[in-house]
Amino acid sequence: MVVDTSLSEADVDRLFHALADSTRRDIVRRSLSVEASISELALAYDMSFAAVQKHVAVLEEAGLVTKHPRGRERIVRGNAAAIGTAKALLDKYEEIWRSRIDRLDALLAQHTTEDTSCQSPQSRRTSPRSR
Amino acid sequence: MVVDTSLSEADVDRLFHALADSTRRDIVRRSLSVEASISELALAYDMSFAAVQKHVAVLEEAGLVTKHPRGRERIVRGNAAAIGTAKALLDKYEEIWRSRIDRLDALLAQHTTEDTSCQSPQSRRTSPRSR
DNA sequence: TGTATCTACAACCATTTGGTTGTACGTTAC
DNA sequence: GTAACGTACAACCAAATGGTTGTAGATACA
Repeated sequence: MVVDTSLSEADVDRLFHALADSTRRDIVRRSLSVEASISELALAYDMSFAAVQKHVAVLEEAGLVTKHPRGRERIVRGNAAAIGTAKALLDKYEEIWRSRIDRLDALLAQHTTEDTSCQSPQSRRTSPRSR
Repeated sequence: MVVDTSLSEADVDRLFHALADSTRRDIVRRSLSVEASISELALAYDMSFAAVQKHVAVLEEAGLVTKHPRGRERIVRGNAAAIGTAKALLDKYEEIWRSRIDRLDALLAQHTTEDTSCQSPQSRRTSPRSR
C-alpha cells in the first residue's frame, strides 16, 4: 500500500511526538476502537478534563484523531490513515537499511570475485541476504 | 514478521520521542546507511558537537542506535530492529481499527437481517469489508 | 427559565528538552 | 613526550511540555 507522504519535517515531528506519550497512545487506541466524547475519555484517566483535552488537541494537530461536534459534545475518532503514514515513514528507514546491506553484499561479492578469479565485472545480481 | 514487543510504556515513550526530532531522524538515516563516528556525524549539522552527542545518547537510550568504541572514536550504527519494533506497535493500532470495522460490519449485517426477515440468531459469520 | 453538562481557553507552575560553553580524560600522531 | 583529536560530562539557559485551576460560552434538560 502506497501512502502519499507529503509531510514536512515539522509534521513528522508532531506525528511521532504525539505518539510518545502513553496517555495519548491509549486515547488513540480507544478512539480507533470506539468513538467517544472528550469527557467520556477523560473519565478513564487520573487527570483533569483539561489535561485530557490538551492531549486530544495534540493528537488532532498530529492528524491521529479527528473531532466532530455532536450537540455540546466533541466526538473523538481515531484516524487509521495517520498510523499508516507513520508506518510508511518507518518503511523508508528499513529500506535504507536494506539497501545498505545490499551494497555491503555487493562489495563482498566483488572482493570475493577478485580473490578467486580476476576482474569479472558482472558480479552476482541477487545478493544473498545476510543476518 | 512477528517482533517480540516486550516493551514497557516508558520504552515506547522513548522510542517515539527519539523519532520526534528531525536531527535525530537524520542521524538514524545516516547511521542505518553508513556507520560513522559522532564527530563525523556532528559535521553534518549546524550545532555543537555536544548537542549531536546528546541526540545520539537519546537514540541509544531508545535502542535506535548502538555505539561501538573504535580507538578514541565511538562508532554509531543504526539498529533496524528498533524500527521494526516501532512498526509492530503501529500494526497493533491498525489491528484495533480493523477489528472495529469488523464489529461495525457485523452489527450492520445483524440489523439488516432483522429488518428483512425477523429474529434469526445466526447472523452472517464472514462480514464483508466495507470502504 | 434556570440549571447542569460539555467544551474552550487563559493563566500559572514544575519539569523536561534542546541547545550552549567549559573542563577533563583517553587515544592517536608527530 | 607533547600536541591534536574524539569523547564524556557538568553546569547553565531559554523554550516547550504536561499538568493544574479558574472562567466563560453553548447546549441539553427539568
